[in-house]
Amino acid sequence: MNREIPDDAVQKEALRRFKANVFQVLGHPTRIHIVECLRDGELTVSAILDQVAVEPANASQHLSVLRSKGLVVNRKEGNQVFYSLRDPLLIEVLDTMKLYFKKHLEEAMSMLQGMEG
Amino acid sequence: MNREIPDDAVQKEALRRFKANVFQVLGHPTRIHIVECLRDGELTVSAILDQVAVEPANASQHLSVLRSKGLVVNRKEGNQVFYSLRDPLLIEVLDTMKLYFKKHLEEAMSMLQGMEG
DNA sequence: TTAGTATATTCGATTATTCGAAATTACTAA
DNA sequence: TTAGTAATTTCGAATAATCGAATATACTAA
Repeated sequence: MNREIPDDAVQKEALRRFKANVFQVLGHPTRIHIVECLRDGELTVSAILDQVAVEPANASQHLSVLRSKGLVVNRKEGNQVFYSLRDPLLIEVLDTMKLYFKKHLEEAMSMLQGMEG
Repeated sequence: MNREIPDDAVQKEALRRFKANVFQVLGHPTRIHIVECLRDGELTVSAILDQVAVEPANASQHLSVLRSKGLVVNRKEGNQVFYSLRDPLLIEVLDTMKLYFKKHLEEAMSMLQGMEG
C-alpha cells in the first residue's frame, strides 16, 4: 500500500488532521468559554455551569468533545465531577491567540457585525 | 436592549465567537496545509496547488474561507493571484501548537487510529 | 428503600460544512 | 477576435455539528 505517496507525506497529513481536530474542538464559543474557565484550575461541572450559561446537557456534550479529543481530563469525587485542562500549553496557545485578537480587535468587531447580520 | 446581561459579558461573548471563528477556520486539514505553505512567504494559487493536492475548486473554496475570516490576504498580478498570511502572529500560534503536538505525539497517533477506524 | 442532586447519554430535528462537477470571470498571447 | 490558462463561483448531494428534551446513571442523605 501507498506505492505513490511517500511515508513522510502520509505522516504529515496525519499530523495535520490531528491539528485540525484540536482546532476544531476550540472552534466553538461555548468550548472556548469552558477552556477559559479552567484556566486557573479544576472546576466541577456545576461551577462551569455557573459561568457558562447553557443547558447542563449541552455543557456535558461540549465537555464530552473536549474530553474525547484530550483537551481536558476529569476526575470524579463523590457526587461531582471535576474538570481540568490536560496541558497548560493549551493556555499558551490561547494567550498567543489573545495577542492576535488584541491586534486585530477593531477589524474583528466589524467582522463580527458581518458574521451575524 | 440587554437589560439583564451586562455589556461586559456581551462583549466577552462576542470575542469568544470571534476566537471560535478563527479556530474553526484552522479546523480543517487542507486549510492548515495552505497556511503552512504560506509560512515563508506569498505563493500563487498554482504553487499552493502543487503542494496541496486537491481540486482547484476546492482549494479556492478553502482560500475563500481563509480570506473571509481575515487569515490571509491576496493580490492579483496579471493572470495570477498571490496569497500570503495576514499576520505572522498566526505562525506563532501554529508553532505553539507544534510544541503541544510534539508533546502529545504518541497519544495523538493512537487517537488518530480511533478517529478514522 | 426512597427522594434528590449531579452529570451524562440518546434521540431527532435543524443547520452548517464539505466536496466535485459544471459554469464563469479575468486575464494573456496568438 | 479566438484559444488557452488561472482562479473563482454556483449548485446539489453527502456528511457532520449542534441543540433541547427526555431519559438514564451514579452518588448521597434521609
